[in-house]
Amino acid sequence: MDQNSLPPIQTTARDDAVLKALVGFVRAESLQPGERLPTERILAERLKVSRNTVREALTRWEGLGLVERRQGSGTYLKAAVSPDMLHLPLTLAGGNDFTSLMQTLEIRRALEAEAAALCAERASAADIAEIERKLDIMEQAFRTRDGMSSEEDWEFHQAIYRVSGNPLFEQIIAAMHELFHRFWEHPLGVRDFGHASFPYHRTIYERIAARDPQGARNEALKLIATVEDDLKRGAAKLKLPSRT
Amino acid sequence: MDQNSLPPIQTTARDDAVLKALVGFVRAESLQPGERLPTERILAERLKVSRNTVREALTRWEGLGLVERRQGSGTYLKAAVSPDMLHLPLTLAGGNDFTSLMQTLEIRRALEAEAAALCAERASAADIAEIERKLDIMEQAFRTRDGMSSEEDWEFHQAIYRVSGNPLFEQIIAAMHELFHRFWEHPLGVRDFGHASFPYHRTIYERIAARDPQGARNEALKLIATVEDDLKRGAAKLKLPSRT
DNA sequence: GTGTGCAGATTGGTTGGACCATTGGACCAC
DNA sequence: GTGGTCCAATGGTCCAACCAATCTGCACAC
Repeated sequence: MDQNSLPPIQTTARDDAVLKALVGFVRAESLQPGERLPTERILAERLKVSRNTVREALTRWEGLGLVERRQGSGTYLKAAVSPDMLHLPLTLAGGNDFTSLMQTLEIRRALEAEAAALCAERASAADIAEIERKLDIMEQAFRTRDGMSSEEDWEFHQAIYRVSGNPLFEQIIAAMHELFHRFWEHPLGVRDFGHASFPYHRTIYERIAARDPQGARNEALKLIATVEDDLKRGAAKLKLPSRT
Repeated sequence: MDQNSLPPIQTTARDDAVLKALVGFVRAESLQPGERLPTERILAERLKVSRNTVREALTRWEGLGLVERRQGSGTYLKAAVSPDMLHLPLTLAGGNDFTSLMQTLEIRRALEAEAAALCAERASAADIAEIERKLDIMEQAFRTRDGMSSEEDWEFHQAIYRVSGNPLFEQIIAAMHELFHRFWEHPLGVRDFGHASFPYHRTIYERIAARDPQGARNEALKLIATVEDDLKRGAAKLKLPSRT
């Protein structure tokens, strides 16, 4: 007997209905990311549900990163929504142990290399100029402070992801970036952490400017390799816990 | 002046605190996925917050797929939780439009190549035997049914991700796999979809067995390239909508 | 003019209490 | 056993109020 022919029935789903209505609203008003949605009170009134229900629905969206709430200000759209959206709530266990960081870095290596290659394929002249601008800013910050500045460095990489034409790169790497940021707060003991990666930023840029996907891919791989080395050195120094 | 030395202060974060406490509870009690957590009322009382606050926290976890709520029964743990978990709420806009699928495929290309390379570096003799077994099953299924079978094909790839030693590969690609599955349900019009990718499964295996990371990476890139070609041909045939 | 500071309105965050709908177990009649 | 009934427990929804952060605009000092 085929038990699949009797799927569980669906009864009430108030807050799901709220989200569905909200998707309709966003589309009807062509709301763009960054714009404000109606206040919770208004939504509750219009949809004829309680404010609590609206809040539960919005909380779910907030957890998925679709929306950002600012007390006293409003609720803002953070990403495009569409009726048949696919949510991938990945939850990566791990924090400051060496193994987790290494694994995260392996993912980043894969994506960084691919993004650089795609960027080299697709960059317009304007795109290349923009990347060079970010590179200059980063290099100047490096010289001024004699050390990697995660802020400007990050801006440079983000520019590459954007030019790759695929927003997923930035989404995924940005999420992992937070993990590293958390880690860098606890200084690593390796005083010149990141120094070694510095020259590869320019070589990546040069390969992109030369429209050389394979070259860009290789330079990106080298850059991540230096970060991995730094990480290993730091781990050895600190005797960082590594998971069994 | 270094603005990084002035991180935003943390004021109230009631529901985050609830989740933190809950993580502690789960660890203290060694709760496994499937087990029941305390009721909302008990949590509210113990943590000295209102039940609504508890519910907002749980709603967020529910949205992330960490817990499941059953009215009249209780709230159940659905996945392992750890104190400093990294949430990666990817939202892929749109299901069936060409652009989204291509973007997903670009991510998969990056990860597939890296996983194959790592796999070639790290595979033990037993690992290689296991991969070959999966390959044989897949090839036999291919010959029997005269076409790619997504089930056995998927098993083969999963084996590679596992041997790579990094669970993130499987997690991320598995999530995206769902998107493709949905898509393949609507047959593409390209009758021999996936046929072209078939031979590369064996070449990937051979490079892994030869402990040749760079070779494995290249073969994986070729495999994804054939899928991309199939997708493009299908899109041209169906006049699939492509986003601007 | 400029900008500084205060007051009020707006908005999300939290609370406590109430009731509904579903679930699952205990109990009972057959 | 089998099926039905009842009941306590639990998540779902609602309401009304207040708290806290934010924004807006006006008055005032310079």
